[in-house]
Amino acid sequence: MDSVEVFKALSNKTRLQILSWLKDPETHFPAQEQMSLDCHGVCVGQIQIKCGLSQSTVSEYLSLLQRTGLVTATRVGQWTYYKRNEEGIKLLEQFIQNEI
Amino acid sequence: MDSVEVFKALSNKTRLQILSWLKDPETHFPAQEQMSLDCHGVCVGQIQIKCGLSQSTVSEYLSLLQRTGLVTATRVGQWTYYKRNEEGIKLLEQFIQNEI
DNA sequence: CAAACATATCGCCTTTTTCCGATATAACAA
DNA sequence: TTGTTATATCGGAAAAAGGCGATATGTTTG
Repeated sequence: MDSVEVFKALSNKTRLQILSWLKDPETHFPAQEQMSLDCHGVCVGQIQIKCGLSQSTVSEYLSLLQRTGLVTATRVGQWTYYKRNEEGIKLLEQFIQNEI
Repeated sequence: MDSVEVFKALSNKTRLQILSWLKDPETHFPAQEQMSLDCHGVCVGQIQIKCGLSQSTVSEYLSLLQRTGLVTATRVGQWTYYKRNEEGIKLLEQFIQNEI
């Protein structure tokens, strides 16, 4: 885990919100079918609508969150579904408890 | 706690190192007398030497860490001693566990 | 095949961060 | 008082991040 990069990824209100929304996707993304929610996560378009930022910005935010290990991405057809990576988030918690 | 500002403060290798060094100041700052270490923390000059950055940069880093609640500062004579603020760090841990 | 759709990437400009040297402030010492 | 030491603050140049529109890539549908 590159801790500096992880903290940079978290240094942004929108990206923090995305992570928080993905804790409870059923509540925050009702427009999407339940099945894909549970299986793979939430697709970029739904997250973009909720953020209110441009498509390119949200796509870049999500790929940053993925590079830093905070979410995982699954491509299914023309959609990319993102969900929280609880293991990566646990690594962050451990880093803060042990190294900071 | 302004979580975005806290994560920005942690998005820097040197500032992370400072926090880590202050976990065990006796080991990392042997040049300083034990008494002030335990009482108030470590003074700016000692931290600056260990960082290898300019005096102004380190002073600004420390005041950023203080503004975000991660350390506390105590002025004693011509020295300012910095030490970890365990309460602020606990707030960060709780934020990560509850909000992220 | 072409058109439509979802996402990713590129180029660009603006804003913020990084880090420095110079200078200011404050405390101490002679 | 003057000089010295420790820290803080200011101003600026370079690098990075924020965020956009345009465009490219990949997938589905007709």
